[in-house]
Amino acid sequence: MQFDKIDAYCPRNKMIFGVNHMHRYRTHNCGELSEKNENVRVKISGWVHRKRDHGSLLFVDLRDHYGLTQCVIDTSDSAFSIVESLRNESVVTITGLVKKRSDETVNNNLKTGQIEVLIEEIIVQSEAEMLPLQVNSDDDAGEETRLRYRYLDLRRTRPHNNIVLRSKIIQSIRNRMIEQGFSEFQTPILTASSPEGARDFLVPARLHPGKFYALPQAPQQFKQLIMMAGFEKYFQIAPCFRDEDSRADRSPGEFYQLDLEMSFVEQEDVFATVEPVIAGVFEEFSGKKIDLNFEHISYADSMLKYGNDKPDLRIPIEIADVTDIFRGSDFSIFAKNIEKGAVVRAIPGPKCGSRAIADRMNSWAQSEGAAGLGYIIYSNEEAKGPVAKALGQKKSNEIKSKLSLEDGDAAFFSCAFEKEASSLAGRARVRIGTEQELIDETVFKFCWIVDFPMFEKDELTGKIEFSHNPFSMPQGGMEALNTKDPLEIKAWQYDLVCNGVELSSGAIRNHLPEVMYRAFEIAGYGPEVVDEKFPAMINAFKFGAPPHGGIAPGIDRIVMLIAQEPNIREIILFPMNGKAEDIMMSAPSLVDEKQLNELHIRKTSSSQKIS
RNA sequence: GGGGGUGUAGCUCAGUUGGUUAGAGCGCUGGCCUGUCACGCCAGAGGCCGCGGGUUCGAGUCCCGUCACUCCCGCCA
Repeated sequence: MQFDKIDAYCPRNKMIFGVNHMHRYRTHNCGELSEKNENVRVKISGWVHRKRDHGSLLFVDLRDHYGLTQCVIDTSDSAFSIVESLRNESVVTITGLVKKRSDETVNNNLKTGQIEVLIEEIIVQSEAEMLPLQVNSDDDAGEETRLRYRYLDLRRTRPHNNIVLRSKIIQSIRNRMIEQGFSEFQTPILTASSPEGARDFLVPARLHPGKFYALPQAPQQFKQLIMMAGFEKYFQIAPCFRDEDSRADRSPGEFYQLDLEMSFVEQEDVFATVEPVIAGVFEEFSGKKIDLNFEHISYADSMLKYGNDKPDLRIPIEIADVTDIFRGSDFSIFAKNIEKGAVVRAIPGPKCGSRAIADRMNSWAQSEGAAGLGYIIYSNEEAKGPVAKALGQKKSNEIKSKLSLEDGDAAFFSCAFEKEASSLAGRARVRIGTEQELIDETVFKFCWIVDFPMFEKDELTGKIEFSHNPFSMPQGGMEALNTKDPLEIKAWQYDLVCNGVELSSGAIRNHLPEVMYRAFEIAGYGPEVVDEKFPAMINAFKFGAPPHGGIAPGIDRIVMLIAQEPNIREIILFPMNGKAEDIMMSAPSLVDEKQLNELHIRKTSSSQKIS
C-alpha cells in the first residue's frame, strides 16, 4: 500500500486512520491533468496508446476513456526496462510527478499537452498480445476484423466517440420527452406473432409444444393499449426486431425507435410534440444548421416532384410531369408509350447542358435497369439533341420555361408507367444533385410527408391491400370507407424525413371498432380475422378507447445523420454483419439436442446437413 | 433469391501486355538514438496471392466453379 500526503485533497483518495490512502488505480484520469497539477504526485491507469523510444528516454502516451497523457521515463530509472518491453494496448498503472513541459515541448493538440508525468512506478495490470487491428490508427481495419474484435475497434477514437454520442443523444431525447410530460414504460419482449409487417423472430415456447412467442417488430399494439389504459403520453427507447435483410442504413435483426403515443390528439399535435425533440437533438449535437421549417408535403406531391416519399430537400430540383407535351408528338417512342398509359417526367439538370453529361446520365439510367434517359440540351437559345429534333423548338421551349431552365442547362426525361417513371426520375434527381454538387452539406432539412393512401392495389393480383399501417385512421372516417373509391382514401398517416432519409413513421390511429372492421373488410378480411389476429386491440376498443396517435423515430438513423456516418454499424456497439451473424459472440449457434428436446424442436434434414 | 465490387504478410494496400526470388506502410523481433508526440535510423522474421479445377512451357495476373466479406434490388405494416 502506498501512503502519500502530497495530494491529500484528491477526492479519489481516502483518509484512513488520519493517513491519506492513495487510490489503488488512479488519482486522476488521463484527460484531466494540467499545469494546475504541477509537482503533484499522481496515479493514472490506462492503455499504452503509443510509445516513442529514444533509447535512454522513452515516452508513453497513456490512454483511458477521458484522454491521453504523455508519461516519460529515462534509462536511469529501474522501471525503464518494464516500460520498454510493454506492447501497445497493455494496461498499466503509473505513479509519478506531474511536470510542466518546456515551451518548445508543449503539444497543443492534446488536452493534457501542457504537462507530462515523470514515471516513478509502473504496475502492469494486463499485458496485450500482438493486435489484430491497430487501435492507435485512424485507418479502419476490414469490417470482419473490426466486428470480430469489436472491443478493440471500440477503443479507437472515432468508434468510441460515436458510441458516446449515441448515449448522449438518447439521454437528451429522454430528457426532452420527460420535460413534455411523457412517461417511459417497458413493453414485453416475448410477445405474440403479428400478421402484418415484416418477418418475425420466433421463440419456441417450452411450456407449450408447437407454439411460439415472437419478438416485437415494434411495440405498436402495446403502445395503443397503453392509451386504452389511460396513460395519455407514453414513450420508450424501444428495441424492435425484424427478420429482414440488411442494408447500409438497416441493421439486420434489431434496432431502436423512440416509440411514442399520445391520447386526444390530432396529426398537428403529434408534429408539434416531435418537432422540438428532433430539431433539438440535431441542434444540440450536430453543429449543422437546422431548417426549422418542417415543410408538409403530400405523398402524391412528393412522388411527383421528388420521385419518392423521402425527398432530400437540399437538392434544388423539382421534377415535373410533361406527359401532355409529348402526347401525340413526333418523338414517337414516348408518344407510343403514352398511348399505352405511360407518363413522362422531366428532371431539370442545372448546368448539365453538355453532351458528355447527358451521355453519362443516359448510361447511368441504363445501369439502373431503365431503357434510357432522354434529354434536351439548351444552349445559345436553341434546344438540341434527338428529343428536341423530333419534338420541335416550340415544344422544347415549352419544357424549358416549365422547368425554369436557362441556356447551359438540360432537361432529362423518364418515360414509363407512373410508378417506374417517377422512381427513375427521383433517382436521377439525386444523381444530378450529387454529381453537380448541388447538395448543401451544412444543413439538415426536415419535412413531413402526409396524406398517405390508406389502400393500394397489388400490381400482380389486383387485390386491394393496406398500403401502410392497418391501424391508421382513414381520413373521412366511416363515411369515406363507405362512399369513396378505396384507392382515393387517404390515411392520417405521416412520415418524418430528413435529408432524404426516412426517420420516422406514424399515424393517428383508428380507435373505432366498426371503422376497423370496415377497413379490414375493404382489404378482404372478415371481422373474424380482426377478432382472431388482433384480439386485444379490438376488444380494448370496445371498452372506451381514447382517440390517439403517435410516431416512432428511428434512433439509429438519427445518430447516423448526426454522426455523419454512412453505415449504421458505425453507431451500434455490437452490430451483426450483413448475414445477421455476430461473429464476435458466434451467434447464431448450434445448441444441444437436450435444449431442442425441451423445446419440442426437431431439425429438418437440411438444417442437420449444416450441423 | 438476383446483380455489382472486393479477396495478396498480423492490419491497410500496390503488383504493368501472363515471364526471374511477390513488394510498400503500419505492426512484430533484435540493435542504435535524451525531447518526442504518426519520433527517427539499421537489420530481421513473417505469404496455400480465399479455395477447387482448367488454359499455358509458365498463372497473383486469363477462363470456369465455389466460398467469404461488402454495396444494391427483392424484402422492410
